[in-house]
Amino acid sequence: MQRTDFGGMACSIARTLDVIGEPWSPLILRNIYVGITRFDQMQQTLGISRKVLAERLRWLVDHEILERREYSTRPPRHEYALTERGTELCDLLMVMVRWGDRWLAGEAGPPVLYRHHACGQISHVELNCSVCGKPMPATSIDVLPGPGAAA
Amino acid sequence: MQRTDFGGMACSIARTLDVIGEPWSPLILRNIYVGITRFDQMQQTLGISRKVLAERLRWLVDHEILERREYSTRPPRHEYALTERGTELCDLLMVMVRWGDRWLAGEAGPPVLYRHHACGQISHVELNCSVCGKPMPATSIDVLPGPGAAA
DNA sequence: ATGAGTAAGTTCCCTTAGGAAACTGAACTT
DNA sequence: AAGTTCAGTTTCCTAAGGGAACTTACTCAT
Repeated sequence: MQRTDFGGMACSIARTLDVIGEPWSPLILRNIYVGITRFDQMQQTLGISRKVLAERLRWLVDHEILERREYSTRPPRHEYALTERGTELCDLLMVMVRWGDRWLAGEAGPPVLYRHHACGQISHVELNCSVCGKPMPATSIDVLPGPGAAA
Repeated sequence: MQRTDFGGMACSIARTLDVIGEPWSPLILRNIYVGITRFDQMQQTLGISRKVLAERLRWLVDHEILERREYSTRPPRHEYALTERGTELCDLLMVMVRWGDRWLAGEAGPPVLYRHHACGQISHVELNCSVCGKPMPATSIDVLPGPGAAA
């Protein structure tokens, strides 16, 4: 398919997509987040082809989203764990969940609920400004060129 | 490629990916968000193939993320605009930007900056709990089965 | 009125990526 | 010795992406 390279674009969305934009990658991340960390487990629960799963895992490890660690030497067995970068990527999953729950869950309601440790309540994420703390949807923003803008 | 259907999974992440998970879709959304709303404009700025662009636009219109509207009857000319669903999807882009700025921007710094209308400051999004308002990263959450969970 | 230009797609061909299923290797189990 | 498990790899086939040319419908300058 000779897919276009997003990584070289002067756009943080494109660069982020370059890392986790491939089909399946976010679902692999979600699986590891919920404790499904081994190859066969992931293959079975997702229904992904083993070839593609192996490719994606290698890519995510190479990009320091995941860490491949040996949990048994004899026989040699490996599992995957989130790095710091990978853990922060899970925030993106939370926002996907929120949108999917809101617009695609339908009559049945959301498939999973999220309980916040700090308050113990079932809730969801909201986007706030890092400076003033008020709501910060995409519509409340002006976009300006930054230091890393293309020439 | 006979790609696996994500839309039927009992997972809001998979369902959201079904809608905007295809390669290019988030970048198309971003373009419309920043005012690049016409076919040829998008094709040129993204470097996407015209075929794929046409497919993606049709898909996004069918899924009520975008609206195709005629801005000239003679000659017939169309542009694309965000629906309410589409506008809320842009929140996802904000979170991608945040992650990309933080982990992939490097020495040059972020390519674009975001000024929040409410406070006028350059800032970025943070995830907070909709109930208590405190920070709500993926690590501060317990996942529970919800009403729409699979049998 | 003729020819050039523009917007928004389509169509065609070629390459490459994804899916399915079988195969591999190294150890453990009975 | 045979079967099982885990973690992949290999092979074959089909479908999706890229590039470029083509189409349609109109406007504008000459």
